[in-house]
Amino acid sequence: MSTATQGTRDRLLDTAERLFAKRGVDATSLRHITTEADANLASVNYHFGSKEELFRQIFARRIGPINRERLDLLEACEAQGDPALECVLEAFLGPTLRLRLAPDHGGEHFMCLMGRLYSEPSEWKMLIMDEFREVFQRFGTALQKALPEIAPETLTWRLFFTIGSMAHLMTAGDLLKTFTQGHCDPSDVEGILRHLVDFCAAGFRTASRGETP
Amino acid sequence: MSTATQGTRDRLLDTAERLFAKRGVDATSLRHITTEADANLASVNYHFGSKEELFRQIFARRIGPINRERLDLLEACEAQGDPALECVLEAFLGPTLRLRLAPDHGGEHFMCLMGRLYSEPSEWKMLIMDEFREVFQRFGTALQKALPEIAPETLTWRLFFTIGSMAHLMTAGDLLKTFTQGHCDPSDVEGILRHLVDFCAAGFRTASRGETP
DNA sequence: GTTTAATTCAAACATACGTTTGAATCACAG
DNA sequence: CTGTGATTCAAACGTATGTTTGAATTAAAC
Repeated sequence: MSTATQGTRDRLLDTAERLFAKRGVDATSLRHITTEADANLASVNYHFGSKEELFRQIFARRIGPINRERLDLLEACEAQGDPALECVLEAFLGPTLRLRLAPDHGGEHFMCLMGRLYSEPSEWKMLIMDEFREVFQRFGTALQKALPEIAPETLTWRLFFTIGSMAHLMTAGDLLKTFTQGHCDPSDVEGILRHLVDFCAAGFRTASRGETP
Repeated sequence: MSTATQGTRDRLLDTAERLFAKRGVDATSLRHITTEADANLASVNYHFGSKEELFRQIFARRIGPINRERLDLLEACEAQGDPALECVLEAFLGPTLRLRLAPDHGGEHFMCLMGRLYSEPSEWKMLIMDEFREVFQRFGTALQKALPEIAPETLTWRLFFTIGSMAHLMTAGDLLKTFTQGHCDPSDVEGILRHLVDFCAAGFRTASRGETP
């Protein structure tokens, strides 16, 4: 594989990632991608075979490192003996929210694309759902250990709500800036992460009406 | 307008609502809708003029009553003197989550469609965003009154997280059932509502690291 | 300089889309 | 029964999609 090939291939990946995030996978055509990437229409099928495979590879190059970082941070939490709830939540939420801090690598677009995917019941979602199963399970047990008095079912619901808050932040975060006339700035990642971890940690710790008779 | 017209018109609305929710607006074709509704392809353009207008009317017939119910419940909260946080949150979250309880009226499909729309950056979202502005603002001030010690910016973020949890529940709730082998049942609306209100209320009440120096 | 493989390119492929049209059908008032 | 307006229908419209093709171009190996 020559460097020239790498050039167009990566340019296609970056451009498609950005457009998929901005307008949706179905609504983004190969012509739109190739035009914006200064490539020929046929180049997508030459380098990837199909649009679906292009989509799959966009995820493949990002999701692995993110989930690995999550699990590494979780292990770091558990290694220090006292696995504080905030530490676990930050290990789960941080790696995705911090994608925004690497705009030159297109991380922000991928973040938006990933958040959007949570609400895609189409086939696109199923293509990558398996990648999250291990992370979901590992963090579930970690949270159970940190909060032994909370019923497992309640814990699952709360992790689900946490994921929802995160996903909404990834997809609609920019909307909030215009809604509040700039008072809430979604690009202040560490500030948001504090807000989100505070909110979710309190939600996790509270006693539950849910299952107590 | 004869009853025969009403028949196809409503059948198109119901079918389109269901398919938009299941597969997305862009991915659902008029041919798919009309075939499933036992109607002619041209009937959509006859009754609605365009696909966009069909989409707009699907929302028009649902969103008004829901937001009115939200505001009515909020007024009921405030009328009883002590506007408890849980009461306000339930006024906000209940009307949408309870859509699932009226499956014969297609409410569940609309719920999924609405939740999905939060993450749609396409033009479709903008068509209906104005409908939420009043509700967003009214509940913002109500929450501020219930929690005067919380900074307005923090409050906005927490309402944003609450909306995210709700939206995720609306779109991906069914997924959780398979993920947990049925332990978490998204059709138990009142149970979920308790879980969600508990989680968010605790998140709202907690002290914030966010803005304190 | 020639050969060989990798890449680009313009053009066409078949299919699907939303929309329009004009005739056919229906419901019903006169 | 006749006539009128509302609705349905099959067919076509123009445009856009993902994909394929085969020749042109590039880049490196011999």
